[in-house]
Amino acid sequence: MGESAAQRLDARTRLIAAATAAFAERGYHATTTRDIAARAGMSPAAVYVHHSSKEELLFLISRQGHDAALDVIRSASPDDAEPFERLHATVHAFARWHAEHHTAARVVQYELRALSPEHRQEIAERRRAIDRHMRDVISAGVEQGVFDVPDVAGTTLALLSLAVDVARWYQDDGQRSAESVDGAAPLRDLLAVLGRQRPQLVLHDPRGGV
Amino acid sequence: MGESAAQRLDARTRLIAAATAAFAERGYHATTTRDIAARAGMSPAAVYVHHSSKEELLFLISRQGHDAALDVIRSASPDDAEPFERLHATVHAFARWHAEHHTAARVVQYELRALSPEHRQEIAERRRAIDRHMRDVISAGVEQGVFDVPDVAGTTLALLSLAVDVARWYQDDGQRSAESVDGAAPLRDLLAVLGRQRPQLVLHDPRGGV
DNA sequence: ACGCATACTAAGCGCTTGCTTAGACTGCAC
DNA sequence: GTGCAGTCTAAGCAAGCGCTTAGTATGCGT
Repeated sequence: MGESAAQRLDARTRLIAAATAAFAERGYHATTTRDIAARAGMSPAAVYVHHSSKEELLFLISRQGHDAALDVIRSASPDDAEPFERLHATVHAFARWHAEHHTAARVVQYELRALSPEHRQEIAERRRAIDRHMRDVISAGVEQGVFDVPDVAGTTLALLSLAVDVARWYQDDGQRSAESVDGAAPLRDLLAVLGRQRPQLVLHDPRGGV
Repeated sequence: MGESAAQRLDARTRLIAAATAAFAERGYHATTTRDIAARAGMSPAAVYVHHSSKEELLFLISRQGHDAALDVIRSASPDDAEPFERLHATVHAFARWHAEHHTAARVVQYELRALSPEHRQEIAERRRAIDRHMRDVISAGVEQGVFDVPDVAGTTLALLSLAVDVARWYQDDGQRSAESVDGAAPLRDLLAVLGRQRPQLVLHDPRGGV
């Protein structure tokens, strides 16, 4: 062989890293394969030695990210933990992952439309698993009488959405970097303002409801 | 003239509506000018009779959306209202706008990268105005001793981010449509779970802080 | 009736895109 | 040393892109 297996692996992952940075910065469709190749220090054709298409790069990034996020959320807290502790740990771990891996997370969460139908289906399975886990955590609390949530699916959506959006709060170059600031700190303040200080006055539906 | 001013206006707005739908569905870079023209029932060249470029369409949509959102947030509550009521009304109005105008809101909030540097600057001014308004609402509560927020800028970011993300919860075709469901309802449930039931146990920074 | 401004289209131009091809280089097996 | 498998590049292809051009249709002012 021309090079060792380690070198080949290095070229593959270097391309994935380059694609992640480019997709996060410009978006999938605004990124060219020439851009990816240049970031990895290769010629445009080299991309296709290691990957079959630009879309495959996106899929690999997306799958890797979803697997990591699912792993983080699952190992955040044991199933038999106290409901609120468990929910807290789950949301915190999920939000923290998105803060620390905000570059990859941007691609993982905001470039799903660009996936091929087949790949999108495979990613959708993992997203359903994440949703199911969060829903189970909330449902467990409801069943034990600790939470009072009329719309479990809606609350699951809102919680995941909020935690995912944390990825958009941070940049590598700016002051608000995930290394120096805890990912959940502004989240905590948000809740302090909206829920903690005047718990009886949370947002309400003016057309009825609670 | 070939047609009346009303018809000309109609063609212009029809193109903007077509572009909004296309950008929201596929994203700016994945949308072709031929796609926009087809949605407006015109030939590809007709786009350039009324607008100078595809990017100009995005700019017009973005400016219109930011102006509307700024108007909504400013007229949500009077300056001398009680701090918590005022914050509540502001966040609620902003979130509700994003729920009701979720298609335009997606373009307005998630396609900013595609703007030209000049246009991006003009939009950035409006975004700073929105940020400033929300920050003032929080600051007023802090000064009056009603809120205890260490990081006002971070909390502003988190609140706006949360309300903006509401646009991603709704679709026109699905069950969760903004017409039938109040935009803030899942938000309310989210806060009920995280802040209301156990107000002393909001997310906290494990490395110190509150 | 006629000139003219406006709305619109058919055709296509120049360019960039994702990706391929043909071939050079490298280091291991034997 | 020779063959070969694997890595990479220079060059370029077909297709699709944003946008332009040349020309037609339409209706108003005079």
